[in-house]
Amino acid sequence: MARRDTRELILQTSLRLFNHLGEPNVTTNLIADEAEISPGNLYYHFRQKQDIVENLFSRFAESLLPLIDISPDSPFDAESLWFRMHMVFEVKGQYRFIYRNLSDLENRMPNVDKALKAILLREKTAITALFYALSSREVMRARDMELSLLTDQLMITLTYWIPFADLFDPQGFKDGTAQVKAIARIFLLTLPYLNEPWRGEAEGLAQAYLGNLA
Amino acid sequence: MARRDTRELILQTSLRLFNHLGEPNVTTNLIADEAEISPGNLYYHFRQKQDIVENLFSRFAESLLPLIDISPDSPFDAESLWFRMHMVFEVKGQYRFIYRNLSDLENRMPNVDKALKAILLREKTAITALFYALSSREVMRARDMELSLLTDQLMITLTYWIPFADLFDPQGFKDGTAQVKAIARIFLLTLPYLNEPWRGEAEGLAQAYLGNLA
DNA sequence: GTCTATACACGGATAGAC
DNA sequence: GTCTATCCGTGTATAGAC
Repeated sequence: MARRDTRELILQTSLRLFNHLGEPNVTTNLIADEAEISPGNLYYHFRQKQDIVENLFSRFAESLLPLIDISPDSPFDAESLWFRMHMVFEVKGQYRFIYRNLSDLENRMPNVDKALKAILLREKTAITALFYALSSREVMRARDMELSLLTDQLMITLTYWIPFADLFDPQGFKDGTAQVKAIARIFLLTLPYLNEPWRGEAEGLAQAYLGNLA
Repeated sequence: MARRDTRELILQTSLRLFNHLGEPNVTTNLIADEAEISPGNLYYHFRQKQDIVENLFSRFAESLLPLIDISPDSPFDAESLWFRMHMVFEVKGQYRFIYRNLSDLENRMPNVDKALKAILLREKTAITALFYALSSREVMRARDMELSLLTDQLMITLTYWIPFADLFDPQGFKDGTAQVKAIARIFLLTLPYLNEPWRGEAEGLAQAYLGNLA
């Protein structure tokens, strides 16, 4: 098999196993076994297990980062925001092993820790910017304290909704229900602070998507 | 040293190390070292490391469970609820290693998994009951969908606020700021759905406590 | 590039003296 | 009850043939 193919096979197999069993519970032998290659071969492509994790993490960051930042001329309508959000959760769902063991990964791998903290910061900044834009267009109205609370609440949801949902319904990530629920949740969180007609619009959108699940 | 004392010393030392470094990163040798006893002695008191974890978990559950359930004649005023909530987060903070590695612990220890799922369920039931009581007394008003969303949001906060806060400010758990912020957060989440004068009362309470931090 | 066999390290756990 | 010494299993990683 060509060099690239085996390398890719190892990464894909690892990702699948990590998501399924949790990264700490997946040994290099298991990866090799599942990929139907020898352990020695695995170590020909990756010097150490950590390299596999870091490689997957890089891909995750690469997919996620472009989705986060909001430029001043980004579209602010509910549909567009829903779509962006959906992609965010799609990516996070694909690499959910990261969110399942956040503190632990950060403990063991300083560079992952640094990158993850940076991602969290950028997410928070993006939310703040979005709320600022929505406020200045009078789409939303909230006091500073409410905004700060709402922002943190969104951050917790963005960070921990995945392991939370995984706890009760691991299946949900395959069929995509977990993602839809997450976004509906975020939309509904902001409802109390939206003005009409946007409030009704956002609520309708969330209910439409939730309705499709039933 | 008397049997009980050493046993207790091991548990206390383990708890401290688990909270500080994360349970998977704490070896039995380290525990023995920190407790200034020999590894053999540790294994005289506990057959295996898992027993230490389970023992600490039992204590946690024992402290937490009485705080969760709301009886029909529990006091519903803001002060009482604040106090109860404070104790809940106090206990969870004391045993925060559990929440730091939730999925992992549940994976490795089926009985912990079962107990934790039961705790989560009881918490959710208690919140539902509380909201029902508040609604029937016209303290709060919300549509079913809003209530369901709010409940889940509270559950996520109850479950993951601790690791979330730990990520940014591990110090906060020693001086208690983390706990106060958590409760203020929960109070503020429910504000939009409270009627006056309770709304103002709850808001005032939250701001008073937050103010004390500055 | 891939294999088999094996070295090495570490953490959990035991044996047996005191 | 406590110690020291040591075993043993497991998982990571390497050596060397093909």
